Formats: sequence, structure tokens, C-alpha cells
Amino acid sequence: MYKTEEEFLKAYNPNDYDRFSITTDILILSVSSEEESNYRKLSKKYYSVLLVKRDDYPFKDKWCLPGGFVRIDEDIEDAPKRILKDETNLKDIYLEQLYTYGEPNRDPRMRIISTSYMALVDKARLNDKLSPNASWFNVNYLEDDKTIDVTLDNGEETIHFTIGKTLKELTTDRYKFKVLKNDKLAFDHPLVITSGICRLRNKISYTDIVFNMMPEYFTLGELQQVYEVILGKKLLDPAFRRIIADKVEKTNKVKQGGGHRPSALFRYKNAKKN
Amino acid sequence: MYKTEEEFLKAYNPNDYDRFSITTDILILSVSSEEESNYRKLSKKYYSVLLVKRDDYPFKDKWCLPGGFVRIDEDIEDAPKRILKDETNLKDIYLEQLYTYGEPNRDPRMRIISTSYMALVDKARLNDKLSPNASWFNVNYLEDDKTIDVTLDNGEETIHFTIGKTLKELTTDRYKFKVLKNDKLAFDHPLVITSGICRLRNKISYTDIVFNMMPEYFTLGELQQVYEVILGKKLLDPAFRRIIADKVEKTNKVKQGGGHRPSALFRYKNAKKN
DNA sequence: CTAATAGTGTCTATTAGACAGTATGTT
DNA sequence: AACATACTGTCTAATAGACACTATTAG
Repeated sequence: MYKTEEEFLKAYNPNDYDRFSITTDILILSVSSEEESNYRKLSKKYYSVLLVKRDDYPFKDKWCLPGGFVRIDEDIEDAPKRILKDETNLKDIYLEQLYTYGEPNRDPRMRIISTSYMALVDKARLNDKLSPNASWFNVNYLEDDKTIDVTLDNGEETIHFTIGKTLKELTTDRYKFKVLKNDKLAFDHPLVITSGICRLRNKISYTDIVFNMMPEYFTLGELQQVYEVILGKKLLDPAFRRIIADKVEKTNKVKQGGGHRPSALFRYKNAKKN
Repeated sequence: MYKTEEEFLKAYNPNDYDRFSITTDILILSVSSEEESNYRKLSKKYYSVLLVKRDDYPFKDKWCLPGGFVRIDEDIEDAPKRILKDETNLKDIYLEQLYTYGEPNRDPRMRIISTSYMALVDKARLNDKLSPNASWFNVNYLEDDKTIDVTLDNGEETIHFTIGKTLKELTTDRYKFKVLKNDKLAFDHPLVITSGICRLRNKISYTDIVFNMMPEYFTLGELQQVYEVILGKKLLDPAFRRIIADKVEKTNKVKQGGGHRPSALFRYKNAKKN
């Protein structure tokens, strides 16, 4: 027992305790627009995720989320910002902590604790600034009572994984996720992708989070498509417009050239500002 | 560059990398019932939090959340379970990960990353099984636009802290919390308490999470009181009964002796079961 | 009888869902 | 002209908020 804190700290040896490595993984989500064959139709929208091809062990040649070690003198929240900057050359991106994973055997090298983050971006902002081993994958997400089935596609390669869901307890909607099938993704990254998509789907209905994925000007049709991708279902126009009416403001710009009535361009308006 | 993963792992030295200590802190929440002077009145309900008095440095003689180091071979989710068992002698408690804190200077001893968890219990289950330096504090929680003001009271001692809120971004309801006043709580635990209370308040309206804090049999009046404590506002009886109608089932037991009409005892019924 | 909670009926206001209709550009 | 989306009007169904009322006990 020590008399003062100073004395205590002097005698304290951090190496007497178990020591871990800490990493962060970032789920960078966006919504893409594919080119459409029919000039009149709106381009179909997909969720998209940024993945990086691993060129070294462990999980050599597999894909993974951008990530890396947290530095000993670095705030844990700064690590994903740094990695995001390295990988996409962007800063001031929406970033949210998702979950901290710490199974003893999640990494073959050593004991690692990994805190995952979710970032949302407007894809148009960065297609040209990507680091060379990074690539956007379109997401196809299918969920039923017991499993989640995800297919990722970047035009050249297809990644597929399946996750089993079991309810953790009767009182909430929390699930224990277990990876049932996964051939091309490193670590427990299927879990991170899944939980991020679920988080976003929940948050879209009670926040304005979606506007972090939108460009400054957008049509209500485009915005509705993004909602539909995230919620995984079609929405009725009048209902949708009622809901977002006080979140956006009409500008005097229009978007035309689509073989149909031109669409007014809107901009995000923060309701709390008033 | 290595030829095989085996070869790579053989040459890998974990000590070449920055190493951290990991702790978990557990916010154990419950709702207490104070004895009421008037025999007729219902006892007033309070939020309550379990705190532990520190008997060693750092933060000697201050109060803190139950917590401790994660062991090198222990799943991070098992650490809070172990600590909960040590502290309250209970297992199979509702447990949920809250947030991972990792400011470089959050602990004077060394670099520590801390993952916080929230546990919910029915207080009646464990008042006698507490470890000797632990104590329940009633919570008085006051929130306005810019600050959160919390007072904790265990009958002998009063702890008070104030937290400043600044919106992180316009698109969501996320706040950056900053401790403005805090004299008796160790570490960043005011932040953990605050974020847990916010989390619970959000979840109560779209899950059945509240039943983790209830005994097996309860009256609707008691349940309503718990809702009111967590939501921080009064509810109207008919509206409340409509909302919980399909979450509970009436038993043939009644609670009487309160100087007024006896109350039927209900039990949690999981709607998904059917 | 009284104070206090238990419990219900019903009216109204608000919100969500559905469908039908009109508007207007490009080829 | 025809296709495809843009945008609006309105009816209906479901949900939430408010208030008033009745019921029942211990003391």
C-alpha cells in the first residue's frame, strides 16, 4: 500500500499486466449508381462497401475492411480518421463507433482487440482518390428469420458470406451472429459489415444520417432510392415526401435530360437550426 | 515477404508492436423503491447505479463503476460477466456493450483502452449479496439543451457531476460529452453513466428491455413507474396500457394492502413466442 | 367516508398506408 | 405519341393524446 499517488505510480510497472494490441476496422459505406441501359430509367442504386486486398499474411490475398493498429500515443477515435485519410484521401467524414470485438482467437498472430467504426460517404466525392489496392463492392443483402446472406461484387470478383442469427434474449432484438460461410473475407469482417448495415437501417428512421451519403444537391427520387436501398423495401411516394418534407429545402436548380419530367434539386435543411 | 502463413507467424514478434492494457467497466442499473411515509401512496421509484469505493490508487477514495482488467486469454465479453459475478454474485444478467473509450490520458498509470458495458438487474434480487465496498446510489438525472446534471445519493454520501453537450454533427442526435464538474467519480465514469442512461431511454420504446429490471410478478402501476423513471416524464394510464398490452399477461395473483383498490399482478409475455 | 391507486370508455388529433390522378420532359 | 419519372390530392386505417368516469381497498 502506497502513501501517495505519486509513490504508487512510481512503483507501477505496466509490464506486470496482460498487454494487447488494438486495431480498428472501418466499414466505409456508400450508395452507388450503376449506369442504366435504358436512357429513360433511373440508374439502379446499390449499397457499396470499400474493401482492400491483403498483400501479406495473415489472410494473404483475401479482402478485408480498411484498418490498422492504433498507435500507443493516439486517441482511439483518431486511428480510423487517419486510416480513412490514407485510404481515401478524405477527411471530415461521418464516423461512428460500431462495436469492439475481442475473441481470443480472432487473429492468428496474437491477442488483438478490434474496435470497428462505420463511415458514410458520398461516393462521387472520392472515386478517383482511392488507394491502388482498394475497391468498391456493390452489396446484395438478403435477410430472413434465421440467416443473413450477403453478396459483394466489384465487377471482377464476387464475395459471398452467410451469417446465422440466434436471438440473444427474448427482451430485445439483439442477435448473436455466427459466420456460417465465408471464403474470401479476412478476420471477422463479415460480422462488421452486417452489424453496420443493421445499425444504419435502424438509424435512418430516427435521424438525418442518410444525408452524409448524399451530394449537396439531389432529387427526391434519388433520395428515395437511397432510403429504399437502406431499408430494403419500396416506399410510396406521398408517404416518403411527407416524411422528408421538413428535412430538405427546394432549390431553384433542376435536373433534366432523363426523357421525362425534370426533377427539382433539393438540399439538406437542418430542422433544428430554426 | 514470407512464403507461407506458418513461416510468417513464426517470424512474427508481437512485442514489435504497441501494446495496451484493456479494462471493462460495468454500469449496473436498476430501479429502486424507497419506503414511503404515507401508507397509501406508492413508493417513489428511482434509477439506481452500483458504485464501488476505490481503496487504492489511482483515484483512491473515489467512487467508480465495477470493473477490471481483461485477461489475456479471456473473451472480452466474459470479463464483465466475471466481474459482475464477483461484485454481485449474480449471473445470467442482461449485459450490453456500450462504448469503447481510448483517450491516451484517461488513466494515469499507463495507456488503457476501456470497453464499457451496461447491465440491468432487478434490485430485489441482490441487495444482500453485495460485496462490502459496493453501494447502490439513487440517480437524479436532469437534462436540458446544453448540459446534463446528475446527482447520485446512497443515503450517506452525495456525488454530483455536470456534463456539457455539444452536437457532433447536424445530421444525428449524437453529442460530444465533456465532463464539466466532477469531484468524486474516478476515470471517465460520468460519461459511461450518462451514455448508458441515454441508451436505455432510447431502447425502452422499441424493445422489451425494461423487463430485465422487473421481478417476475409486477403490477402495471409499478411497470409504468419504471417507464416514467427511464423516460423522465409522466405517462397517461390508458396510453401506457395500450402500449404494453401485448407484452404482458395477467396472472390470477393480486397485490393488496395499500389502502386502495388491489392491483392485478402481471408477468412478462414474449409476443414473438406465438 | 376518504384518500389513493386500479382500471376502462371514448372522443379527437395526428400520423401512416394506399391509390388514383395530373404534369412534363426526351426521343 | 409514348414512356418514364415528378409530383399532388384525398380517402382510409391505425395510432397516440387527452379526459372523464367507475371500481375498490385500508384505515
